[in-house]
Amino acid sequence: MSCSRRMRMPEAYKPQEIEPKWQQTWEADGLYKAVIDHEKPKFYALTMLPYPSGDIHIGHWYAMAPSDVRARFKRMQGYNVMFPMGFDAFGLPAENAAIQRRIHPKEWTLNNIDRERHQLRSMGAMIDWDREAISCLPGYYRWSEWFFLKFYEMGLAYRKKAPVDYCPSCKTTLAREQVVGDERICERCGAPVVKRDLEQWFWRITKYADELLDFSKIDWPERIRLLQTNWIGRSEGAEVVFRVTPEDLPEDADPGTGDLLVFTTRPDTLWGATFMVLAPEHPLVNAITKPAYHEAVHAYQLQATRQTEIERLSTEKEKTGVFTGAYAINPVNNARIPIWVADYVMMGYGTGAIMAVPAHDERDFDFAIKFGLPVIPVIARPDGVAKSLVFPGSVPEAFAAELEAAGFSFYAAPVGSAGMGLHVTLQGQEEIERYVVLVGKELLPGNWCEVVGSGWHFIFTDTVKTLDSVETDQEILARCKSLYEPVQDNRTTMEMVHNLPFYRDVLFHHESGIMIHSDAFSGTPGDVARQQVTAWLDERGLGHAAINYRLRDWLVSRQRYWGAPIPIIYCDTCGAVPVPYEDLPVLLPDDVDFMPTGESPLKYHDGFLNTTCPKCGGSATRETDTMDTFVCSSWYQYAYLSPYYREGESVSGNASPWDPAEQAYWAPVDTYTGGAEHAVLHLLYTRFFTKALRDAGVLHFDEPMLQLRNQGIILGEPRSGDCVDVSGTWEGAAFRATSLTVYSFENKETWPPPTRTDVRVRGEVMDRDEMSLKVRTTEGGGLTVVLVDEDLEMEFPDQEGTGSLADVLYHLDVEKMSKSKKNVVSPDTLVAQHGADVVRAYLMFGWRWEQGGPWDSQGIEGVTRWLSRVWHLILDPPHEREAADEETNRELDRAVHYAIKSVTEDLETFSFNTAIARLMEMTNALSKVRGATWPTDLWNEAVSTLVLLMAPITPHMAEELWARLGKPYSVHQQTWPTWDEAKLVEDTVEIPVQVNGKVRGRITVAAGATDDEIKQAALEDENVQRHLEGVQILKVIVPRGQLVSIVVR
RNA sequence: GGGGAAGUGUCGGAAUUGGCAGACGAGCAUGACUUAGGAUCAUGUGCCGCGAGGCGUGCGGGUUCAAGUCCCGCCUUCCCCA
Repeated sequence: MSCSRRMRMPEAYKPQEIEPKWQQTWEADGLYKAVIDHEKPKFYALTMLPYPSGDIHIGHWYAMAPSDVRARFKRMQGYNVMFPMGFDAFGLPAENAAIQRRIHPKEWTLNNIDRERHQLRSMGAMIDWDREAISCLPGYYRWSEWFFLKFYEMGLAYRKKAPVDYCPSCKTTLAREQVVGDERICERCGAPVVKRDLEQWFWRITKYADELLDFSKIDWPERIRLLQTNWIGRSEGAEVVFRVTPEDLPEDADPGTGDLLVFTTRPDTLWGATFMVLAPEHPLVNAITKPAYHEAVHAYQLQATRQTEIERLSTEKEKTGVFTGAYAINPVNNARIPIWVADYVMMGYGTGAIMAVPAHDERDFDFAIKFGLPVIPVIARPDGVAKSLVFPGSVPEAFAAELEAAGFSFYAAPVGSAGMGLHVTLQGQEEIERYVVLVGKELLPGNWCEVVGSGWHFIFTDTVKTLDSVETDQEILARCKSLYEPVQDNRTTMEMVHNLPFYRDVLFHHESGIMIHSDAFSGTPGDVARQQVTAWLDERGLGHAAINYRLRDWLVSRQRYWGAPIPIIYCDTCGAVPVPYEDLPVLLPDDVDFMPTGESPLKYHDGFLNTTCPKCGGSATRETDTMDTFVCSSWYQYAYLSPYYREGESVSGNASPWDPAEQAYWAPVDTYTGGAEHAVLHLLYTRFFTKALRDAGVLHFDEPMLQLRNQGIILGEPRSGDCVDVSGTWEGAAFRATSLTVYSFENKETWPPPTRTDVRVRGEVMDRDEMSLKVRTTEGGGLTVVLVDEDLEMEFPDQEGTGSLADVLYHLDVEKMSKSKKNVVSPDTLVAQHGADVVRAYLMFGWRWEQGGPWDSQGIEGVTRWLSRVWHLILDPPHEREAADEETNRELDRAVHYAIKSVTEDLETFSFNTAIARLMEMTNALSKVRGATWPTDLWNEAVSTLVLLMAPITPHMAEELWARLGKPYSVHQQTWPTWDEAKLVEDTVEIPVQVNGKVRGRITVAAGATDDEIKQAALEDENVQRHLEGVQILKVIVPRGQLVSIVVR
């Protein structure tokens, strides 16, 4: 290579130089300021605001960078885009840090925000920082308080004493949505949650339950809609009143005391309600329990409080319960039915009292069998199946032959030690009736035979009884007892037949079906049964149609300091009095002493606590509970419209909480992105908030965010553990270290081989705790526990020096990132190494965005190479020139327009990974034709198109290249390129030819070729012909000119 | 137990919605350039087979000229609810 050609070394891509430069320029120019412009359509792009925990991690980037890309894309498409950012700054971690490290929560929070704001800026996002809103500042939370007052005024906020979820570790109550999983643990800290009876503030989100079920106005992921729908848990049914029999009530009881309100989704099963069950917490339990039962009931109530909800509700669990001694009247048939207390009924669902229909509810059935309560079937089995066991010796020998001749299906098998019995399975009413007649004729004296599942007939020698009421239950049982000694101990007919395993699968069902044994309703088909019974109940004043929701009102009180104060004052004479709007904000005092217990210091802050009643002027105290932080994040999308609006001014209850002009232009949010983990928390609350504020006249639309998309989670990268080489002695099964050397997982090739001898153990560290390591000492598995004394000095040859046990890295599979596992990926490090543009592009390229997955530290190199290739492709002249031809030009054109089309469509649909893939393809296509087309107009056009398409993704590099191409600042103010369909059409196309579904050849035809021409070419193909020899062509198909399919025989 | 989502090379992942399975990238292999390579460039890379060819999208059936995609039945994983 000659010296002259080496004169100018190609300049390398150096993001570390380019990126800060442009960030400063954009900042100085206010390039991303969102200003109302009625000439342009608006686009409000929003990504979930971070909690300022101290570090922006790769998960934040994964969520925000693609959102930023899409916001930029929309901007280039001609929208006036607002992309704001703020911080969800109240919350427990700040307060815990205050307690542990003696830093004020405000200081801790604001320091973190400073740091995180800086980290976020390094992303180069188009965030309009002028609109930043921080929820813990008075200018912000004064409006959170204002909303509280508004909701109070509207009757949406109320205070009541109720059993609420309480986290003993966080020392505060929680909303039901914050209690997660089967174990009922605290969403924040993972401690098991307990129930406490406390006076708390609630917001009436249930008033909006039906409207929250309507997603017709929003484009939200199916998954979120499903989760919210399930959470709201609407069920239709009826409310029915069961009266406690008057003699079971105390003499001084007020009228109506004994009315037990029951919600049921199955009013059609009312006739089968043979007992009632109250939740142990039900307020009426104590009043109705008969003196003789008091002790047992009380003991049971105590025991129930110690169990978790999931234990109580499990269908697996052995049922427990106690009888109260009292009875109620079933309103449909005036049957006197016993009232029990059992923990499988919860106070939180429905009314805390159920009518038990053991024949058609699994839990009720188990309970009835266990406690000997009657089970009366009232809904026919939809499958019509019945079973009958003909007992040994109850019929003549010839009966089996008779059954056979009559076409019944049965088999003979031993019944215990009693001999061979006939196990008959019947299907349908006609067959059952025939069977009953047949058995009735043949039954020997002193026997009976039953048909269960359908029919429920008990055939005796003199009569046939049907199990259709509590009375017949006892009558049948008494007859059976007199005939057969072993059933003496059975308490109900159902218990008796339940003892025969043959019957088990047909005794109970929960499907809808024709009503039976239900007086005038018998015969009512299942599809209309519920409505008809409900209407009948309504007519007679026994009940009415009702809807029940699983959703509970939102508990907003928190017994902590670091939150927005609840603006309520308690006065001995006036009660709970709202702080006047004009007096807001109720300021959180700064000079507080934090209790090591976590108890709210507001309770002991005289200046905050003591005040005067706004109504009577007397001395009064403030509410010391603060609001759930989800209150602040329920309206932050509106806070960005005009942050800290009218701060310092006194405003009335009629004020607008934000600039009306800003709201009219920007709201609601057009595209919202964030994690799916908030499906029934933030995402449900913010919808409620918007609807409530609409009803308050503050907003004029129904939904806060029109489109929602969720990103997945980036998990930790699996990694090998370090290798340790330990000398020491055996202590039983464990090995005590006397000296220990650690070889880094990064230099696996230098590791010594695994060993396990009397004095030495060596291998990869698979796990670690405070005092020991688990070491893999054989290739296959074989873990050895190595005990390490606290003061043992360890050598780390790979990092020169010594360290402690905590510095030893252990084997990690794919897990969530966490500091303690040392598998956290820091965007700061990545940006320093590769540049922000590379990190942004990699996060888009490496995963399906909505799915996420484990981090891959190797893959990022591919993106680095790509950007570097783009850089040199555009800035360096080609080494070799080639002659251009028309075909090359068309190929280039096609590549450009194909890229425009697919990148546009992919960004629109959040398919970020394929958008990048198409850009890489475009880059490859450009390098292929560079020698021939550089530097023609066509080439220049192609190159600037590439820069424009990359501008949202790699904003810094695009700006730099744009400038170096001599184009006017800024690339981000340019118009998004459009494609020409005509240019996508190829001159010739390659078409595969299939013979019987297998590709046997490829033909090249002109783009516009007719189907006949394509067929012709296909049949002429050499390889295809080889496969057509000696066979008969049945047909030839050319679908859409895409391929040829030849069917032969 | 009910509901939902998913299952594709060594890995991340594509596949115009029924039309060439494996785009794009990582990794690996070979070669070139190099004092050197964890740089760069080029080529190859689903599996079996020397080959023609065969087999391949969790498993088993089905529909179709054609199935990763549609239908039926299973298995596994994750999430939500009970």
